[in-house]
Amino acid sequence: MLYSLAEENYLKAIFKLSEKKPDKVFTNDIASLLDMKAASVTDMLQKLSEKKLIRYVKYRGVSLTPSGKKVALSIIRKHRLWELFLTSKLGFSWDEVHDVAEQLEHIRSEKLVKHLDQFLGKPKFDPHGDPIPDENGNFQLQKVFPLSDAKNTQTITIAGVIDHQPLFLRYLDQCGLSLGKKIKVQGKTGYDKSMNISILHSGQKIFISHDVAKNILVIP
Amino acid sequence: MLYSLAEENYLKAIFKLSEKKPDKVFTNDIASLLDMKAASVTDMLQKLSEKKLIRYVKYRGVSLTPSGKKVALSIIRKHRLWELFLTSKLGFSWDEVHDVAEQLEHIRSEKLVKHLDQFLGKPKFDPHGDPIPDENGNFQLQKVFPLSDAKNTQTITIAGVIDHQPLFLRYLDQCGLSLGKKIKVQGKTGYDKSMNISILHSGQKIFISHDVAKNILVIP
DNA sequence: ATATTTTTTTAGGTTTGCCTAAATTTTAAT
DNA sequence: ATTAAAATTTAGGCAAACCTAAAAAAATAT
Repeated sequence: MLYSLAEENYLKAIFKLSEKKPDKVFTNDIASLLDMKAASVTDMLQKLSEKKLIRYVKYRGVSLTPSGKKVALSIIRKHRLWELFLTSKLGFSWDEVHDVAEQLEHIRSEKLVKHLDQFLGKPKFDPHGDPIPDENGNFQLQKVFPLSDAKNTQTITIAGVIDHQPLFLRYLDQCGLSLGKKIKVQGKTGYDKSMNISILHSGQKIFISHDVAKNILVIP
Repeated sequence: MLYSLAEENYLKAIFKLSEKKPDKVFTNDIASLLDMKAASVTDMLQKLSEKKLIRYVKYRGVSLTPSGKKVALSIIRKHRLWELFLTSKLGFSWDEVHDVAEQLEHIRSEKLVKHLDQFLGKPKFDPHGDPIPDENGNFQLQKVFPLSDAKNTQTITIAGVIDHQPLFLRYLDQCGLSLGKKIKVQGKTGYDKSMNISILHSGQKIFISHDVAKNILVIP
């Protein structure tokens, strides 16, 4: 079963949307994520439905079938492996990898994926802290929570981000915040929920807004 | 200037054909190389001609313009870098890399190519001994000749292949013949031009047909 | 409960890149 | 120099994946 680039992108989009709202995914959500018109999405939904990759009821949204989910996960696996390759082997920074990985994820070669996985040491997480599905589509979920929910004086480790925009990631770089950094909450403002935190290794103290804290994922 | 996958493949095909016969390239040659119908080729030639990537005169064949050549060389550069990546980093053998590289060569990212090139140590030749063009499209031609032209008792080094078919490459592997191996011509048959050669390092003696010898490139 | 708004689908159109069949041009053979 | 053969182009079609505009269905507001 080989699927077109467009089909793969739709399946990936549906998967990502159903991660947030686990119920049904709607035409407009897909259209805005893929930056296309709703009418085009309807076209494709009908096609994917015929191929049994999604369950589709007119006007009622869609969900992935097991085979649709399998395709989506294999694309996501490839995307995240390539992102890690780009950062760990080629020296890309985490804000530069997305667009290239978006292309590389569609390269068709089981052997390539297997060997790339081995070359990278069968990694479990990508440069943004997102889990990399294994060849069967299984992945580890870390028990992360947003930094904004951390208690005062709590010590935690940065484990991921919610927002993946280059602008946000570069801002974190500037602040000295990156994956794996241990930080301690030094104070939270009641009014605007902004926080003072310190980076344990460097001792650096920084101030971050609630908006930023909400987009940083941490583990205890 | 971004070109479609199809356009890139046509330009590469025209480049490859004009390497053999440096004059004009004809519609049917392109069609058979790309496994398409002549009518389809004509369509595309007209499009490429409008974009000034080729010089095209109806019924008279085509040749690449400087900008067409530049595109072709950048695709070939990427193809060969990826082939080397696959063999040297991921453990592919030289008969397995072509199809994957055929996909990877279309990934668009100057940064990726630059970093891949560096990662591989700015290599000059791919796993088949073919030269890798640099960022400006320049490449070193080795002064190779077919093994079939080697004189009796001559000692030479394997530097490339003409035929790139997996079947041929796997046959060479079986014979213990690979890039960089030094060999000595031990005898040539007058009748069918087959040869006896020995591999210097291992001392192994093997017999190869003229057909095979013609497709192995060597340097003194 | 009906009217309005929003969402989704349908209908019909476009471009890209391929195809077949027929027409044309060039090349080769007598 | 014709004629036959081969190569190429033209004309018309098709599928994929998008689009706009209009119609239909569902959700929301009064």
